[in-house]
Amino acid sequence: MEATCQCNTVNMDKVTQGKAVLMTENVAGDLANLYKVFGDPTRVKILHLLSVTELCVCDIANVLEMTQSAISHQLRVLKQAKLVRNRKDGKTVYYTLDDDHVHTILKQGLDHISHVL
Amino acid sequence: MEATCQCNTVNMDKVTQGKAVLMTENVAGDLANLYKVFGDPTRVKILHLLSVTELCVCDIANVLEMTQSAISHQLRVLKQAKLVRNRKDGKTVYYTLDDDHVHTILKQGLDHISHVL
DNA sequence: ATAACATATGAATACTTGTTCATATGTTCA
DNA sequence: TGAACATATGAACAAGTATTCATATGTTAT
Repeated sequence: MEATCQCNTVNMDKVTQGKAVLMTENVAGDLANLYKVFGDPTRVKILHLLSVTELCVCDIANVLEMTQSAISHQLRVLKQAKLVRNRKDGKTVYYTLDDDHVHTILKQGLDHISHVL
Repeated sequence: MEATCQCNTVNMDKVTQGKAVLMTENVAGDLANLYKVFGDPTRVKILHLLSVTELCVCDIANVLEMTQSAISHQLRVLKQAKLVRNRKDGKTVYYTLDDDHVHTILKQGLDHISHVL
């Protein structure tokens, strides 16, 4: 976590400029944690499904053919990241996207991977 | 990786609709892998730095106060994801962002975390 | 060619994380 | 109240990953 490299190529102007621009540890950490939430196939699928329609835990489990427990764990992660929201109707809990950024981030991601192929 | 949940709440219409919309394993995997690349503080910092100016490996190491090796490993990941590009000038290798999606994804991410605070 | 240097890479380790299994919480209806 | 059900949660294990250390590759100048 320390020890600067010892090259002579270092352009001190660029380095000081870079240090000025550099994200704080907190911002970089928060941002990385946000993207990390997108960084799992199951969660990406869930987010994409929820971008189409509201669904309950059980529905999602059936669509993805995964256990209720696995889905519930993932929904908790998504909720902590404020990417999804839920409403309770009796026993069942319905989930929706919480945020417009989700649409944009998903769209840009899809654009990127299709552009790269 | 199997076993559907056995609720009765299942709305068959929504489930079949969901299955129709569901991403393929490949797309979800590629997309998740892309976001995973953004899901590390070091890489986020590097991407953000490169969104300001072109930098060589050594410069980046100095700005982040990390070893040349660590940075080089991360740059390889970024390059494989087609997020950065490099040009060689003698011994030194300069890196730049490869793609406009990077800007947008970073911006949306920043918007999201600042909106959430 | 050789020395000096900038970057890349491989193996190893410590750490994180997604799923499963078992069980807890909370809600509805009889 | 109690049974049935939908969801949530905790512990544990397997699989993936970021950094370090040592070293390899490739470039420049003498």
